[in-house]
Amino acid sequence: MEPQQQHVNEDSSGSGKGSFLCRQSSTRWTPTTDQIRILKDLYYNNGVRSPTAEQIQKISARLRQYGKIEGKNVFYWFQNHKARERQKKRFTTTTTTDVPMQRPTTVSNNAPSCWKPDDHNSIHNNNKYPNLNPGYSPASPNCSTGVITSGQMGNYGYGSMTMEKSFRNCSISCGSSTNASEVPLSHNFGWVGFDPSYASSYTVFEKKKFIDGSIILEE
Amino acid sequence: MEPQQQHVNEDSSGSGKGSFLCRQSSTRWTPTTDQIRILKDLYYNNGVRSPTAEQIQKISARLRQYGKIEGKNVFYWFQNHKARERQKKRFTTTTTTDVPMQRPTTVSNNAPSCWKPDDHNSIHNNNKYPNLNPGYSPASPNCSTGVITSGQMGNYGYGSMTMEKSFRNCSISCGSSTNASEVPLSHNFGWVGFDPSYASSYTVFEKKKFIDGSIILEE
DNA sequence: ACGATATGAATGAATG
DNA sequence: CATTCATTCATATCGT
Repeated sequence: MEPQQQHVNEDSSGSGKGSFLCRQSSTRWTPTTDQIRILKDLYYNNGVRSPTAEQIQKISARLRQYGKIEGKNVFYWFQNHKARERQKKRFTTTTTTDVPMQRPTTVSNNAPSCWKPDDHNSIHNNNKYPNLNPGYSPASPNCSTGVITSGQMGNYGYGSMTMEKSFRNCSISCGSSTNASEVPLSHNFGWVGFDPSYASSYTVFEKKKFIDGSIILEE
Repeated sequence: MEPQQQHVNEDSSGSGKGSFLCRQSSTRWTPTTDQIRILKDLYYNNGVRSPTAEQIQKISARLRQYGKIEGKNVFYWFQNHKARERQKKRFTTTTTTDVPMQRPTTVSNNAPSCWKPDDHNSIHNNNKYPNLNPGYSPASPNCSTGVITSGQMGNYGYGSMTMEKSFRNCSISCGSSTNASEVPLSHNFGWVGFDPSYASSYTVFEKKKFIDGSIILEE
């Protein structure tokens, strides 16, 4: 995950490469380092695991300034990141029996030496990106609550240090992006407040529609 | 196909490379000949293609006595071995003396005109053979699903690498296809993939569509 | 020494 | 959420 990435990406406008064939137009999204940094920050420091449609919208909007990106990219990223983290565990730990395991609040020692020896956040706790970071909560009054939101303070021992940061820079998840003229039941369910990983009941609704950022749950 | 180098790794690059500190092990795993032998045995003689987590644990545990190895190594090994075997075979179809077209990108491409040098999402619907069955499990070539053979199956007897690939074209025309057309070529936006009804015992609610960053799940 | 090839590792994208 | 597939990157190894 780390030692790689040296793609000729970086977008940054046409890149005027001229008439070089260089059809890098791989249909696949290649995240920039900045994008990855932010995504990991959200994942580890803010506990974002399975962002809702709104969150995805916001996140992708924010990441867009660092390169081309779509909502689905964000969606898949979180999905993959989470899945692989779990898979990694599955290969190294016995899934059989036992494990009443209730939210290991601090697994620092449990770091599976297998798999990725280092991995986790290369994100530096020091806000690399200024909080007045444009594009993100530029004017939105949301986030005022400060409570709710996604804390997942439990964290898994990943970032663990700067937790307070989540409260001042949060904003994802605070719904009500514009006006209340939308969806009943916007944000909610799932990940709010608790670590979703071990939340007993996943899956939840089978019918839901995300339309342009709004959510409509039925049944 | 695989001259299989005899690299003596028991002593792990006995050459005085040593430029890196003790972390020499941090380099990628180099399977010993014994490990490879066992892995291939599992692959070809036991039909193991995509071992489950438990299997991976067992396998890696067994191989550990022949050299350092981790679960992920086993995982990747099967992943890669399977993928490469398939890939290699993909350009070998029809035997004959055809020329290995370089980077065919796709065979189908039923677009009447030459492809556009640009745009066109061309979401790889490409040769993604329908593969109704994830590798193993000798399912019937037709789409009638059902039938899942019994659990794990021991092996299918094919002890040689060249084989299988029998069910690669079972088009999805279950039930009377309304139109003669099959596999609609790419769409304009998004990559809304749809499989024609195709009743499945699996309530497929997870059909996602990402349109302009938003997500739409539909039944 | 290189260039080619084989293959370990990583990850985006899907599917079930 | 688990699994799988396709691609791509990185590097060990072999051939000339």
